[in-house]
Amino acid sequence: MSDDTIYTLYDLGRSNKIEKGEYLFMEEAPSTYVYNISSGMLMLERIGSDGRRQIISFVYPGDFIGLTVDSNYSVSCRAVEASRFCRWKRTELEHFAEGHQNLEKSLRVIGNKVLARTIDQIFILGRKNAAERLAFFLLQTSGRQINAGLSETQLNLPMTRTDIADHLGLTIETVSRAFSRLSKDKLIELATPSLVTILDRDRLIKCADNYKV
Amino acid sequence: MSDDTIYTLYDLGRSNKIEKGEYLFMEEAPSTYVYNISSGMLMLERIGSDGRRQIISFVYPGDFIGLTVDSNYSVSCRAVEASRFCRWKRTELEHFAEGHQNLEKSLRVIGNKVLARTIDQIFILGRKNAAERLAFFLLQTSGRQINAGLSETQLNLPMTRTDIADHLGLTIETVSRAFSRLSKDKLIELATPSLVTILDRDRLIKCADNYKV
DNA sequence: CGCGTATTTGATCTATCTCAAAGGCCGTGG
DNA sequence: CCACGGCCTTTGAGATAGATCAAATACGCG
Repeated sequence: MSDDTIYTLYDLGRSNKIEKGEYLFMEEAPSTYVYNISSGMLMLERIGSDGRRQIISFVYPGDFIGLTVDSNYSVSCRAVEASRFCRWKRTELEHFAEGHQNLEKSLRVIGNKVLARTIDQIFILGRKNAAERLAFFLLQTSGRQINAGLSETQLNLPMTRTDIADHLGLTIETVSRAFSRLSKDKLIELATPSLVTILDRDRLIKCADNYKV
Repeated sequence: MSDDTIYTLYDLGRSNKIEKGEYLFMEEAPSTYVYNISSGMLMLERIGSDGRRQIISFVYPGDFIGLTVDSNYSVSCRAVEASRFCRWKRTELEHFAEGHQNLEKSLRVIGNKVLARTIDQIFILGRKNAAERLAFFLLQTSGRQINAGLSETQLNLPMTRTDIADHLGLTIETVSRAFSRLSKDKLIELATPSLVTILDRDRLIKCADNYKV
C-alpha cells in the first residue's frame, strides 16, 4: 500500500478500546465494522446451540478482523484481555477500496493469510493427537509473537486453559496433561500457567511435525 | 463481473481434463496456475510426513482453486473422478486483475466463501461427534449439488469412504457405522454406498445441529 | 496473607480406533 | 448375459486416547 492510501485510510478510522471478556461483535450480527487490533488479544469463536464452543483463532496486534464480504459476521469476537483497536465502517472501506487498487489487493492478501492459517487448523483438528496439537499451538504462538517484535522463546499465554482447549478441540484436563507432558520431557518450561519457555524448539517442531514457519 | 471482463478472461484460459486419481497440483509446488472446474470432482488434501491425510474440501464444478497469492500451493489437489477444467497462468490473471477492479473484487468474494466453509469445517472437526459430522457433510453435499442444478435429496458420493473419513477426521469404519446408523434411523437411505437419499432433512439438520443453508 | 478461581493430577468411563472377517458392488471375460 | 475376482464397504470384538467426574494444589488479586 502507498503511504498516501494508508494515511487517508487512517483518517477514516476511529480508535477505541475493549475490556477483557467483552464482545467486539457477535456471530450473525450485521457486519457493520472492520477492525484492526493495536494491542491486547482477542479470539474468534463459534458456539453451537448446545453450548459447545470452538475458538477459530486468537487475534494479535496488527490483525484485521470482520473483513468479510458477507453482510453478517460468521463468528463472534471476544477480548481475551483488555485491547485497543481501530475501526472502520465496512461500507466506507469497501467504497474506498473501489478507488484504490492496491488496497483491494491488500485485502485479498490478508484474506489469504487467514485462509492459510485456517487450513493448518483443519489439519491439526482432523489428524493430530493432544501433544501434537499443543506443540503446534505453542510454535504458532511463538511465530505470532515474533511478528509482534516479542520474544521467540518466552511465550505469553493470556488465554485460559479452557480457551486453549476450545481452540484445539480438546478438554481443559487433556490440555493441562499435555502441558505437563511437554514440561516433563523438557521441551518447554512452565514458569506459571501463562508463562511458557520453549526449551527445545527442534524437538517441539518434530512433535508438531507438520509445523511450517 | 461485466460480460466484457468475462469474455476476455476466458480467452486467456485453456481447457483440459484430468483422470481419476491424478494430481492437478501438489502442495509446495510453485502456484503457476489457477483453475476453474467444469465437470467432475476433485479434492484438496494435505498429507503429514507420517502419511496421515486430511482432505480440506471437495471441489465441485464452478469452483476456483489454486487462487492463492502465495508463490506455492498450500495443499495438493487430486481428482476424485475424471474431471474437466479451465486453467490460467496465475501471473497473467493477477496482471489482468490489476486493470479490472470488478475481477479483483470477485477474487475476494470467492476467497471469502472458501474461508466461510473452512471455518465451518473447523467447528465440525473440533466439536462434533461422528454422526453429527456425517450429517453435516451430507447436508453440505446436498447444498453443493443444488448449486450445480442437481437433486437436493439424491446425493451422489463419488468419493470413497476413506476420502470421507479423511475429510471428517474419522476412520473408514467409524464413517461406515455412522452411515448405517443414519440409515437405520431412517434419516437417509443407502441405495448403494455412493448413492444416498435424504429421507428426513429436518432431523438430519437437527443431527448436524449448527448446519446453515 | 488469605480467599476464590484456574490449573493440575488422579481414577474411571466411553467414543472412536484398531484389528479381523464377512459381505456386496462392479468391471471383466467367457 | 451371467459368473468370477478384486476391491470397497460393512459389521464385529477388543484396545485406547481422550472425556468425564472428582479432588488437591497453585496462582494472583484484594
